Amino acid sequence: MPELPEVETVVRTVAPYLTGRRIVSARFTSRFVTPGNRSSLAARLAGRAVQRVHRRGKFIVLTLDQGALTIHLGMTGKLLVSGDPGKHTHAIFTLDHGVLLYDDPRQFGRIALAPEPPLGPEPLEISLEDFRARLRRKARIKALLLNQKFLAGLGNIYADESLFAAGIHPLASAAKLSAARAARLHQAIREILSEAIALGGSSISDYVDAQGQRGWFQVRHRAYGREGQPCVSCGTPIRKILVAQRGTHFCPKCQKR
DNA sequence: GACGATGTTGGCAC
DNA sequence: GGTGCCAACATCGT
Repeated sequence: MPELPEVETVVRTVAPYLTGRRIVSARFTSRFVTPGNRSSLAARLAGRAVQRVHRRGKFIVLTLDQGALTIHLGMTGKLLVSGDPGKHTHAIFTLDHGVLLYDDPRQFGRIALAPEPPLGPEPLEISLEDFRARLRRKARIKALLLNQKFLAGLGNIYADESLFAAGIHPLASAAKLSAARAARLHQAIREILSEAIALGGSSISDYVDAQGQRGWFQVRHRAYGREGQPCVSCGTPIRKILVAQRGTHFCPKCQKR
């Protein structure tokens, strides 16, 4: 579910509810989502004020009056500002006004009082010059796009969609991309992510924002999830292969190595 | 019921 | 340094 556009949408919908609020108490129930001592984490959060909510890559960062709470949604994490705790609710924050719930069936997400790990630049901020410099690596372009130390925020959906939009084969060598193709990819990433944010992200199965609203960018997908369906540009069936252990969708005619 | 795949990431071996 | 394989977990489709 949650790649940069989804996380950005969650941040935008949750920020008005959290900014300036105080955490009265917190409760954590998953040893996977919150490794370590859960009650001491809860104790350290009690009484803290939320000063700012922002996104860094796929991480949600709550800046507190003391420290910062970092949240990664993993594959199926949801941050919700309303509703009742359910079977997969693994964190409950009681605020001075309202509540914040963290739901995550697969429990691949993480919540910690720790800074986010070292990440590459933001894809919507990096200059073409810096982007091209970072491409000078001996790796397949799709694998590089998924690498969060290369760029922070792209995941499987937006890597495939960006490569489709740029007409670049997922197995193409990053270092060997021409200047023109690198520029096309840089632009494609910006356009795809911007449009996805404008549509509230992609809801493939169960992604929703902090207010429970689905996104709509999935109706604009041209590669991801379209195996066997005709390419919107040339009609050739979209193919699916495995790259870096991830399902990878592309048009064999429009996307050249 | 079994099996494989799913939006993520990290560790390991080579 | 890059890649393949496996791991965590729950759910869903075949």
